[in-house]
Amino acid sequence: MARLPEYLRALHNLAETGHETVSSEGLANAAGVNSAKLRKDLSQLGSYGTRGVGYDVGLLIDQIEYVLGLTQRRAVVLVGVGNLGHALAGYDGFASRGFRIAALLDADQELVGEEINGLVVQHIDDLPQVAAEESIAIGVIATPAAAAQRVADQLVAVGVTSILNFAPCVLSVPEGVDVRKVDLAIELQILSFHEHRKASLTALPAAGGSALTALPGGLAVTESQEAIGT
Amino acid sequence: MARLPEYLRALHNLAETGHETVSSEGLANAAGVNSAKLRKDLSQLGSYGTRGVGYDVGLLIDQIEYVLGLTQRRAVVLVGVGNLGHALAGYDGFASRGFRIAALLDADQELVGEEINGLVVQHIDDLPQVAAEESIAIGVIATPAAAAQRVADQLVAVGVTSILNFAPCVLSVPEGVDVRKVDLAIELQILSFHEHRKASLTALPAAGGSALTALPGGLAVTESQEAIGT
DNA sequence: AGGCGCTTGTGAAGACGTGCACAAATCGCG
DNA sequence: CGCGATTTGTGCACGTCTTCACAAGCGCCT
Ligand SMILES: NC(=O)c1ccc[n+]([C@@H]2O[C@H](COP(=O)([O-])OP(=O)(O)OC[C@H]3O[C@@H](n4cnc5c(N)ncnc54)[C@H](O)[C@@H]3O)[C@@H](O)[C@H]2O)c1
Ligand SMILES: NC(=O)c1ccc[n+]([C@@H]2O[C@H](COP(=O)([O-])OP(=O)(O)OC[C@H]3O[C@@H](n4cnc5c(N)ncnc54)[C@H](O)[C@@H]3O)[C@@H](O)[C@H]2O)c1
Repeated sequence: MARLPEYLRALHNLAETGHETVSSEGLANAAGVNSAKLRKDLSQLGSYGTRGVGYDVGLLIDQIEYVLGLTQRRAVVLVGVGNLGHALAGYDGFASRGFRIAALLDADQELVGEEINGLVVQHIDDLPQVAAEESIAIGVIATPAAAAQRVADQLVAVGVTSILNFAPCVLSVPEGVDVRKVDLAIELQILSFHEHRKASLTALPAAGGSALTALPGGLAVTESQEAIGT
Repeated sequence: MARLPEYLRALHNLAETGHETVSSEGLANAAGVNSAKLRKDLSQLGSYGTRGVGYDVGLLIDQIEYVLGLTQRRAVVLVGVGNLGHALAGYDGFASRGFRIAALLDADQELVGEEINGLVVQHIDDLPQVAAEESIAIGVIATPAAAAQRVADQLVAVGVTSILNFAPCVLSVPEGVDVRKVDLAIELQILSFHEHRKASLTALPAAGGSALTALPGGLAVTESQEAIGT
């Protein structure tokens, strides 16, 4: 389930603040989900909560980390050390959440050799050597969209089976390779859509305006955590 | 629908390459979705495709941009001009996709006054003045998680009703305020989960291993665009 | 030892999203 | 003018996700 990482983060917070057990309601609150949903998710893991008490925080962390495959620190290669790539390379969230940047790659010879956060940028053509030295599980693409497909092909060619793509384009990959996309513009446009919807609703509370303004109510947008109480 | 921005991007690509009309199948391919799903989405907009021909690219772009509320160029404030904030401030994807950065804000006095991409960083306490000058629709939070809730409160206080949050934490906001979250670590962990699952499957093709390894098959992860053919 | 309050785990119902398959509609061509 | 090729729009069925509600279980307090 895609919610497991969110639970994990909430659990780590709880562990740091000294909690040894959590109720499903407490954890659900911290993760911003329904408590029944959380219990159902956790029961899928075969997890052991104790009725009347709750879940053991430490045990649950271990369980979720195991299921997510975080018991081994996975190696990540970052391709494209530009504007965004720099920020990602300097991000400590990689290391603290179970990942390790194995290499920084770029096609720009000007960048090759530059050191960022203790890592030296290598040329993209060195990817095969990098992959030969250690098993790369995940590739992160932070190149312009025009180069993304080519980079993806190169990653797949050296055995990468999971790709996180920041370029605004769809990638074609063979079966068995997972791709997840993060697109800032899409997020903003979804928010803009909600803005537009809210504006229309407040402007015309009762009757509908133009044919287009009066959308057949309630277009759903998944993954939005709208209005989590105060 | 959350897929509209994806269609829009694909349509812009098509328009640039000279296409005047698209079939649902062609557009669906470019956007990485099922053609029936696309047609159903588009029919929700009350859109006019012509049977036997397809959709008019220009008209469809206008329609989707209208529905997404992109006819007006919305003002965005970016709070937290650190590692990630710098990258976002220098990103041209804002302007090219219908948004305009109205202000860069940070709490660090060292950063205040710095110019990035033609914009001068202001202090977070100047937020009320910024909001007074023009209507801010969207706030982007790129501060550490510890500060995110406070920043969100400040944004809400000046009338921001949509927030894009890059900090790894859940935000509490009043009803009517939309929050979307982008968390790099969560994306990586979902990929890691798939890696783990794939590894288990290939290692034990037939019988299940430990109780935990043999998950009750097929945990679903939404939004993943797995295996889009070659 | 027994009862009471609290919490988990889950059955069932409903909402929702997805994809197939096909009828209706439009265009181009003979 | 009519026919066939093509493509949209959608009814329908299916699977999934979500949520409520409640019985079963556990620990604590008396
Ligand atoms: N900057 C942001 O805040 C931001 C936000 C969201 C999405 N994005 C997307 O992320 C991508 C990168 O953005 P950016 O601002 O860092 O762009 P950028 O131009 O600053 O950096 C791109 C880097 O990729 C390298 N590159 C180009 N082709 C390559 C190849 N074939 N192999 C390896 N490296 C190659 C370039 O040398 C450059 O260093 C873009 O697709 C952009 O749309 C950026
Ligand atoms: N760097 C990345 O690649 C990356 C990727 C994903 C998520 N994130 C998340 O984005 C956030 C920012 O990351 P970063 O690497 O840029 O961190 P950073 O420490 O480099 O930058 C944080 C900035 O926020 C400012 N700030 C702190 N408190 C503030 C407040 N109350 N009001 C206004 N500004 C304030 C700081 O002065 C600093 O400039 C973090 O939550 C991080 O987890 C970062």
